[in-house]
Amino acid sequence: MARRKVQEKRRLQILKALDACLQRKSFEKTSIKDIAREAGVNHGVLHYYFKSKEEILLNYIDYVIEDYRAQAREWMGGRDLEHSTKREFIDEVFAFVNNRITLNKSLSRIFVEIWEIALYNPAVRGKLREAYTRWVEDLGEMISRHIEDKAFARNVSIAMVAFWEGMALFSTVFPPGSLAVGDVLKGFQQRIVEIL
Amino acid sequence: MARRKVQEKRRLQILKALDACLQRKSFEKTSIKDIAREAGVNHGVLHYYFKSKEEILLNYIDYVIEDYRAQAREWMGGRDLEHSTKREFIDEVFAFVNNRITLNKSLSRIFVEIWEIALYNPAVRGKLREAYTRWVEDLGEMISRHIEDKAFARNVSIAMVAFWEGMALFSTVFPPGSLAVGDVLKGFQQRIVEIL
Amino acid sequence: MARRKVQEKRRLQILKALDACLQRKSFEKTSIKDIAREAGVNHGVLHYYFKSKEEILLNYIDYVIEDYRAQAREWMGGRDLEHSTKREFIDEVFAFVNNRITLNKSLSRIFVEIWEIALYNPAVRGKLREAYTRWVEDLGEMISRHIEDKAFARNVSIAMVAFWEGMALFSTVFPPGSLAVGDVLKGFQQRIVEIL
Amino acid sequence: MARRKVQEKRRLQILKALDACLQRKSFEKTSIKDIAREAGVNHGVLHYYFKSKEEILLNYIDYVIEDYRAQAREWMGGRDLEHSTKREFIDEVFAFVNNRITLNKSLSRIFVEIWEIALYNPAVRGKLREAYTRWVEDLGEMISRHIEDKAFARNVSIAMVAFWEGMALFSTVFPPGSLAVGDVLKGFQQRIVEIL
DNA sequence: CATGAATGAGTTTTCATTCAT
DNA sequence: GATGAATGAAAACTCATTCAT
Repeated sequence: MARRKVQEKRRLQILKALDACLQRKSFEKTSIKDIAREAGVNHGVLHYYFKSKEEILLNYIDYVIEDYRAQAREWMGGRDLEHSTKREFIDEVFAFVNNRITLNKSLSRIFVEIWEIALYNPAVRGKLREAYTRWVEDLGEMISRHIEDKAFARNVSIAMVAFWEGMALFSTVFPPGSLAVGDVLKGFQQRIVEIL
Repeated sequence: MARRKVQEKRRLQILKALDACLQRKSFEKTSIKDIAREAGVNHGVLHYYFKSKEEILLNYIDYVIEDYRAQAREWMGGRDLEHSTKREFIDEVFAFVNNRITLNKSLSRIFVEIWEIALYNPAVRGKLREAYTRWVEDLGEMISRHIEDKAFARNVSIAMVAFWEGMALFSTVFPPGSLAVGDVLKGFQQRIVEIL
Repeated sequence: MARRKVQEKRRLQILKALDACLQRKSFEKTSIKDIAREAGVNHGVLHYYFKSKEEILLNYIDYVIEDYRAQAREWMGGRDLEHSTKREFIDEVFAFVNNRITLNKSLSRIFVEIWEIALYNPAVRGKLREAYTRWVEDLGEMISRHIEDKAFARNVSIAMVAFWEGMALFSTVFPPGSLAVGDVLKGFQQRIVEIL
Repeated sequence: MARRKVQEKRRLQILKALDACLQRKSFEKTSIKDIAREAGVNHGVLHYYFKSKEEILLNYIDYVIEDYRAQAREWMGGRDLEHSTKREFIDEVFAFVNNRITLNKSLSRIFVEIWEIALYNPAVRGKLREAYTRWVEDLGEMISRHIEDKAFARNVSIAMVAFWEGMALFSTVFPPGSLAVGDVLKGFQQRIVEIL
């Protein structure tokens, strides 16, 4: 039991170290020793807990996705979505996505990194596909409460996620303030209100 | 004179070889020798024509961007945008972007790759920034012909490009047909018609 | 503890391997793999113990200089310089320098190599400057015991070292016996006796 | 005839370019293209005039040695050594050697470079041996005019050259002024006056 | 004679991974 | 479990040399 806990703690420590490393270098250029140094452990340990560098990455991706899903659950847990008006609901969703995801530059960077890896790595691609599918589904479900047409709700979800990811992308390339990101996001939000 | 031609031909040959390589491996994992093999030349040649691997990449990015801008110019040259109705104009723009860019899976892959490199490479980031700025501006200008509010036109342009890029991203992760991409694109187009 | 010992042993093993290599090839033409082969270790080891080829060289130079200074200390430790006559003292100094330094062909070769590297490498130049400064100072101090004029003692030291180094140089270029090196050295020694 | 002249001119141009290059980089690190660039010619030309990089070096060494011998001849041609007193003669010799050789830092650098190459290259070593032999002989001959003992004259010559070369060496390693080079040289000259 | 494109051997360096202690 | 020494494959890059034009 205690063993288990130590193991889990160590693994998390390593995954968080990778997270920090990815803010500086690509996964490819990040060495096992870089991660070990960041985690403050001996590099041999990484091979004890994970059988290869790719294994670390795969676990890291699960960790990142699970982490932001937990944030979403937590955020939703604190609201009474059942009794909110359509307008209140949309405002809440946008507030969360804008602040925690689209405008979270460091998260955006990590996702760009993961997308790129997914291009050539089927396992990573699978994880990404699943994460986006769930995101679209969850969002679709929420939207469905305020709309009749289920297929339309799904399509709107897809469009919303695509737009948000596109904006997130811009945030990694343009310096803050150089694009009227806030206005565009607000305009988009307004449009979604009208549509739903 | 002939020398000049050989130079240009070889350089293009190398850039096209990199293009082919990037459909299989990341730039980081693509070695100079891989590119040389693909181009059917000795690896030393690559160092003769470009002073470093990064130099090849930078030239490649210019080549890719210039290539699709040329396609856009060519496409526009064939239409009479001046006398088209707003509806016709929108249809044309979408037809081009959807087919040549957003749904061009191999182009999308390359851009995901470039985005990732841009995360850590300022020169690449600069090129990307410029390319997207020009795209947004060109689109904004076209939209401005059918709309009063210039700032709004610009914001719509940004949103459109963000959405398209988000959809392009999905196309690299989801197998064709698994997301109702066509429907979503059509719905988005419809919405833009209403807005403008 | 044992670890520490292995580290030091390996480092020394590598420096001695470089020493052997330099009897055959210039430092520039000696590859990391050559040194590894000579040391009987994998070439990766050299990068484990030293961060670059230059680092190996710098450590090697320290090692060589320290080595012959240790020899000088050892040699001096065995004599009673305090109670020797001027003549005895000069004879002892010359006996040491002639045999261990000036006529030590393999040491002379190494120093020619180091001089050349110093031409273009400031770090090496600094080490050389320090070594010669200390040699001149140590010698000057010894001479000072038998002479009044301190500035003169220093100048004589400089001249002596210059002469010895010039002779050492000849020993690397001329086959033994082709120059009356012994006689010249003896004549010089005689002259120094007269001067002091 | 004209052909011959153009050829000679080109060869000299290349050798002078190498001379310039050697003030910046070692021969080993100087590439054929570096020399060509410095000479302002195409690098292919170097292989037309010299069959290899080593061939350039060998010719360069001849050129350098011949050049300073010519200077010596020219300098001697301008004096009436026959009718000078011993003192005048010594002053003249020292004036020439000190200024043109020992304290000529760029010449000293080149000689250090050549010594080092001679360590591993028998052809270069042979050239150097010959040059020093001739220098010692010429000097010995001049000294012989003022001294009886021929063997002694030769030994003094060797010692003088060794000392000068040692001082030249110091000039490449110590910044000008940090060693009392002038004083030492003057003291040495004084001593030689006394000896002869 | 001159040019510059092409070759290929060789260099330093990095790094995931293994394994004895 | 933890450590760090060792391995060896592979990378980018350099460069003397060759040779067709």
